[in-house]
Amino acid sequence: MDRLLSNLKITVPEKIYIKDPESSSLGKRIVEHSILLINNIGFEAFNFKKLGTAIESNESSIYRYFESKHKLLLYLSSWYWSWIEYQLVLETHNLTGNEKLNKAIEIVSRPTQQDSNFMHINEVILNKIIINENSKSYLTKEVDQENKEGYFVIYKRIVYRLRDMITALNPNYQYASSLASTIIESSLHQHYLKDHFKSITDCDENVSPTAFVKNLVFNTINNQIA
Amino acid sequence: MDRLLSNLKITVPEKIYIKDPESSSLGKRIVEHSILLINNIGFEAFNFKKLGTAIESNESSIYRYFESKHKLLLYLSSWYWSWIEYQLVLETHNLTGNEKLNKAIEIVSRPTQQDSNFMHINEVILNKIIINENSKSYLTKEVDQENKEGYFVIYKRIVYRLRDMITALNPNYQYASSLASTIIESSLHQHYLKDHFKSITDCDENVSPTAFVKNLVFNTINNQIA
DNA sequence: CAAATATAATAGTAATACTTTTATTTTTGA
DNA sequence: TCAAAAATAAAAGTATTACTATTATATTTG
Repeated sequence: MDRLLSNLKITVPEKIYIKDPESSSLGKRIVEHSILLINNIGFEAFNFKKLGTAIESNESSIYRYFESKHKLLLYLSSWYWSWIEYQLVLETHNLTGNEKLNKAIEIVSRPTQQDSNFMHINEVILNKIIINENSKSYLTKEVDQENKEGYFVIYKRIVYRLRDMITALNPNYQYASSLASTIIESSLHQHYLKDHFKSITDCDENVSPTAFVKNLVFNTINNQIA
Repeated sequence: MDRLLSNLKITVPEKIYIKDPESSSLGKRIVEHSILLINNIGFEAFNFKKLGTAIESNESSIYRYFESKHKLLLYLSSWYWSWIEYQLVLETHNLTGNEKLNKAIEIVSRPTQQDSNFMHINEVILNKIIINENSKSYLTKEVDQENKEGYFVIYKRIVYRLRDMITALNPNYQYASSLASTIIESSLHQHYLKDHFKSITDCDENVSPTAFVKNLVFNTINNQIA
C-alpha cells in the first residue's frame, strides 16, 4: 500500500494549470506555500505578489503556472478531492454494504491526517482550506462554463461513488444523489461550525462530524417511511 | 396577518450599517438595486461604483450607508433571515409536533414567493443571492470578530428554533443542533446543485429540496438506531 | 557549449475599494 | 420662511489588486 501510494500521481484536470506545478521545484514551492499562505491570511487577502515574496520568487513566475488565484484554488480543490478519492478507493475496495459506506463516510468526514507521501503538500492544512474556501471555488458566475471544462469532475466522481454505495444498500431510497452530496457538504460545514459557530452544532472535541453524518445517513436509508 | 406584516419592520443588527437604509429613499434604492445588480453580475464583480451608476447616484453616497460591500452582503443576509424568521414564527405558532417541524422545513427550503409587503425588496431575487452568496458572508478571516459583534444572530436564532422543534419531537436524538444547521445549509445547497450540478442531486422541477430534506429529517429523528 | 527553456526583475495598466474635499441640494425646526 | 444642519453629488486622489509585457539572467538539455 505504501508502495502503491508513492507511485501514485494525484491527477488534476489539465486545463486548470498553465504549467504543471508537479513538473518543477518552483511549481511545488508555489503549491506548498500557497496552502500555508491561504491558511494564514485567507483567500480574499491572498495574492500572487505575497506568494512570490513567501517563496522568494517573483509574481510573474507564478503566473506561468496559474492564470489566476481562482485557478490555483481550483487546483488545490481538485488535488484534495483526488487524494480523498484515492483513499476512498483504496480503503473501501474490499468492503461491501454497510461497512463500505461506513468507511466512505469516515474518509470524507474525518479530521485529516498528514500523508507523508506528498512531501510538499501539508494535507492537514489543505483540509482546513477546503473547509474554509472550497465553496468559493464553485459559487461564481463562471461555474457553468468551468463545470463544462471539467474542473469539478473529481468532486462529482466522489459524490457518484457515495451515491452508488447508498443505492446498493437501499435501492428504494429516492434521494441517493442528494444524500451523497449532503454527506460531503455537511461534513465540511459541521467542521466549520465547530470552529466558529459552536452554538449551532453538536460537534466538538468529543462529538465528531463523522458521528453525526453516519447517524444521519444510516437512519435515513435504513428506515424509510413509505 | 396582512396588517401584522405591514406593520412589521424587519430588524437587522444595527452595527451592520452606518446609516439605516430604511430611513431614506436613497437607502432603499441602494438595497433594491444592490439585490438586482449582485444577482446580475455576481458578488465578486459587484462594486459601489457600478451600484452608483445603477441608481444614478454617487459611489461616495453609498459609502455613507455601508462601509463596504461585505457589510452590504451581511445586511442582505440578515434581512433575508429576519424575513424567514418572521414567516417561521407566524406560520408555525399554532402548530405542534411533526406538523410544526414540517411547516418550518417548508418555510426555510421552499422556493421564495414575492412578498408585496416590502416594496423595494425583490424576495425572489434575494433568495437567489442567498443561495449563491450567503456562505461568502461568513467564510472569512473576520468571522469570529463579526460573530461577536452579532452580525449572525438572526441566522443562528432560526437554527435554534429548528433545533427546539427537533428536540420536542425526539428528546433522545443527540444531534438536534447539527441537524437543524444541516436543514438550512442543505436546502440552499440542493437549490444550487439543481441549477448548476444536476448530476449530483435528485432535485429538479419535479423533486423539491423540501421533499428531500423532509424525508431526511423525519427518517432521522423518528427512527433512531440505538 | 549553444540553444532552448525557465526564472527573475522591472515596469506598466486598468480596475478596485476605498477616502477626502468641496459643492450643491434638501430637510428641518425656530 | 429662512438659516442652519444634514444629505447627497461630484471630483479627485490613494493604495492595492490582478494582472501583462518586456527584458535580463540563470539553468537545463541535446
